[in-house]
Amino acid sequence: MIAAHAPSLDTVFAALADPTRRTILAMLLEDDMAVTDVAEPFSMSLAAISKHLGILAAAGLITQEKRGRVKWCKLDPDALKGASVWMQGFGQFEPVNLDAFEAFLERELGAEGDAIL
Amino acid sequence: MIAAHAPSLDTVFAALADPTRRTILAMLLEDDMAVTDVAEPFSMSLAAISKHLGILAAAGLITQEKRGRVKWCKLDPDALKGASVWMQGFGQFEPVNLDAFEAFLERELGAEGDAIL
DNA sequence: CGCATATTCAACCGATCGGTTGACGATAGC
DNA sequence: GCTATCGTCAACCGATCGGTTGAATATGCG
Repeated sequence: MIAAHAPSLDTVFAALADPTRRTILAMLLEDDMAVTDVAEPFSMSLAAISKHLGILAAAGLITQEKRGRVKWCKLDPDALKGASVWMQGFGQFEPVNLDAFEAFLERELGAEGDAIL
Repeated sequence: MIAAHAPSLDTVFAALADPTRRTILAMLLEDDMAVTDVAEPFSMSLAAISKHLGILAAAGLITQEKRGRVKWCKLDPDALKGASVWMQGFGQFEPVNLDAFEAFLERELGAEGDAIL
């Protein structure tokens, strides 16, 4: 198949549209994790999480490196740059509001295990 | 039904994940438009475009106001703020690169009528 | 009124999505 | 070598998605 080296906005936004995947990204923001550890807080099968991670990797949002029998997942925020540039063109937003993001993350991670966000 | 006053990130990102809808947003960036006019450059049915606009409106990305028999569509960039804040938390990106956005828009609008992006 | 224009609704279609389960391939450790 | 662990693959499922078509609903205009 033809490799998609530069993930399209389609793929990136579609990857971000799922709450499970956004929660995973938020988890990886704190530390790199093995697939099994990523899956632990969720009440769904390992295979499902593996698929989610595959989608995130295809979108370029994470990278996965296999060391031994453990596959480590690492956040790769560069992929968000293109999408972020696209979005910001619409609003001429004020400078980044990191406080708002912190608050958001707290809510998102605080609800781990439940399908709220 | 229960109104979704604050569109979720789910809805916003899902709305942005479709190239047709992103193109529509880019078109509305230049001017407000009637549904029929939005549909004109696309090679798909009016009903399909009407659905797309409905999805964009549900995500809060546009507002629609009916004057006479014409429904005017207007960009509402505020809805992007939440999503933008979320995304920027991951990358600590450099300040907005509007030049990059201009270039992007040119490509996107230059391909109008074809299903490229 | 009668007709054209603007837009949506409803039913349908194939494709994709998010999830499950069970079998499978690799690697680590005793 | 045997066994437990890590992770993916493949087949399947119901739900949603993006599109079509044809009929219906407004509204404007002569």
